[in-house]
This record gives sequence, structure tokens and C-alpha cells, in this order.
Amino acid sequence: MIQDARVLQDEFIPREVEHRDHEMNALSRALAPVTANEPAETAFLFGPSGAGKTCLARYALARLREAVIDLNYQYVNCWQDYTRFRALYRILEGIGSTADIHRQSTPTDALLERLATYDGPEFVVILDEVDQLHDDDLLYDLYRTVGISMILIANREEELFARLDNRLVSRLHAATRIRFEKYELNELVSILEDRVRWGLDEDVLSRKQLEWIADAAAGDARVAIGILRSAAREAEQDDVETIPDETVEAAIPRGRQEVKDKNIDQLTPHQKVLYEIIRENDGVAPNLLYAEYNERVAEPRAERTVRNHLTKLAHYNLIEKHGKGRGRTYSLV
DNA sequence: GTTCCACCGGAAACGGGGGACC
DNA sequence: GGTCCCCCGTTTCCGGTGGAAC
Repeated sequence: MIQDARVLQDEFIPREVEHRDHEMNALSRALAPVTANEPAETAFLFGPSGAGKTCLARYALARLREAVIDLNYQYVNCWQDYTRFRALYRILEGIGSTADIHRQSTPTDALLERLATYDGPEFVVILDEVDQLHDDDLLYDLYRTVGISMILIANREEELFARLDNRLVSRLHAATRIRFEKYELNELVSILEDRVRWGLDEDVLSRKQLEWIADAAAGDARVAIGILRSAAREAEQDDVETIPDETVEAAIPRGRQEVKDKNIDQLTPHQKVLYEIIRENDGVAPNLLYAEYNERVAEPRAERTVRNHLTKLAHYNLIEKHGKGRGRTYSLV
């Protein structure tokens, strides 16, 4: 059944990217100066999750590396590396320059200094989920650093610009901005067809079944591939030659849940308790939520910290905040 | 329409933990 | 071993907001 499981993984970079020609051309134009050993234009990729932003950025750099012998690049997920220090540390990893840096004693300025003295080949940094950076100074730092080009990725353009200060906004307005839309049904189907062709036995799924999966994924490629992965895994265990409808049907909620579970796994114990309370009490009000949290946890954190945790849960797309002020409630997505 | 106040989130301070240096 | 410095999760403080109550 499964010939190459890698193509069903989220991190997989395909040999060709479909339905993103316009976006790919725009990104390639922005990166083109690198081929002449010049810094690329800053590129800004916006759009909903599962629209192929990260995939396209990685793909474009992979293509670029085929054309340019000397090129360094580094991928930074600002959701995980959200402080200035951590993001800089990750960036320096891209040029193998972190051996003597200690996470709890080296000053951030020392990392900046090291980056400033970098004189290797052109260096492209992908900052994914850039709106999650706690300190926007990092973007200034990188703008000022010679020899570093940036690809910035975020979900919502307006939200990001709203919190940046004017100097940065004017610079970013000059950047190449590339907007991604959700995939259309037929686009998702053809993405799935490719994955089946590259990774599974021939004809294990009918066109109709792929349409079904694509429809359930609602424009999100990550969810679509998650469902496909779940169905293929199940069918492999059952040792069948084609995937029956029942397996596809069962894989739809499971595939969605897998995407969710990946996020839940990254939560801290306190965040997991909050998620659990909201799961059990849909539409819970803040005061009740805090009270219940205090009940369940041995050493509860302050309310302000809890609010930070809730913001995090909302950003992971695990919970939703409804209403404002006294009308605020929390529920699962 | 006005007042009240629960709630939010920014900013700054605090303190734990860990490495460097003497 | 003592002291200093640094990062970072957490806490404290507080002004702004908007729905509820009057």
C-alpha cells in the first residue's frame, strides 16, 4: 500500500509545486538577485494555514540551491523561537556558528555581533509565523545586517502591520508581498493525486474518494494530506489493495484530529488543563474558567499568565474567543 | 445616556536557573 | 565558593474597552 511514507509527511517538499505558479514566479523574482551574489528582496507571504506558504518558501529555496553553489539558508519557526535571542540562535545555526553560545548566559548582543560579522555567501532566512515574535526588534536587526535576505510568513497581513511601528511598516510595504488563497477543491484533488502517485500503490483511491477528502479539508492542504495519511495507514494495517469508503470516512475526523493533536502535544501542562476545561465546558466564561483552573492545578499561575496561555491556545486554533469585555466566552474550535 | 466593572493585554519588574570568571 | 551577568517564564501594575445594569 505505502511505497514512500515521506510524501505523506507535513515536512515533505515536492519535486514540483502545483497551482502556485503566480506566487512562485513572484517569489523567484524576489530571490533572483541571489544568483548574482546580491541580497534578495524581502518577500512577505500571507494567507490562511494549509495554503502552501511554508511549502512554497522551502521549495523555492531548494530550487535556488540547485542554481547557486554558495548559498546558506535557515528556516526559523517563530512560534517556537519567539524571543529575539532564540530566533537569532536558530539563525546562527544556519551558518554553524553556535558552538560556544550558551542559552542562559550569552547576551543577545553577542549573537547580533556574530551575525553582523558574517561574511559568507548570501544567507536567506525564512521566518515562519513571524507575527509570533515577541520582540519586533529582530526584524530591524536583520534588515540592518548585510548579506542576509528574508522570507517572512504570516497568516494575516493587517494584524501583523497593526502591531509593527511605522519605520518597519514602511520598509515592509516596499517588500514583495505575495498573497495566498485557500486551495480550490480541484486544486486539492490534484495535490492529493500527486501524493498518491508518489507514495502509494496505483489506484488505491478513486477520483471520487479524493474529491471527498478534498471537500472535507475545506481548502487546507495540511488537513487533506493528514486525512490521506490516516486512511493509508489504516488500509496498510488491514492489508487491503484499495482503500474502501468506510476507511476514508473514518479517516476524515481522525485526520483532522491528528492536525489538532500535533498542536496539543506542544502545550505545557497548565495549557493542557485549560484546554481540557474548555473542552468540558463549551462557552465557559472567564471567571468560571479561572476558578476551575485554580481547583484543578496544584500550583496555579496568576490570571495574567493564564490569559497568555489562552492567547496561545487561540493561536494554535484549538480554542475560540467569543465576544468582548464582560460578554467574553471561550469554546473549542 | 450614564455608570459600573469584568476582562483584556502592554509594559516593566521579579526571581529562578545556569554559565563565566575570579 | 562567591559573585556577576544573562535569558525567560511569571507576576504586578494599570489603562483601555465594551457589555450589563440602572
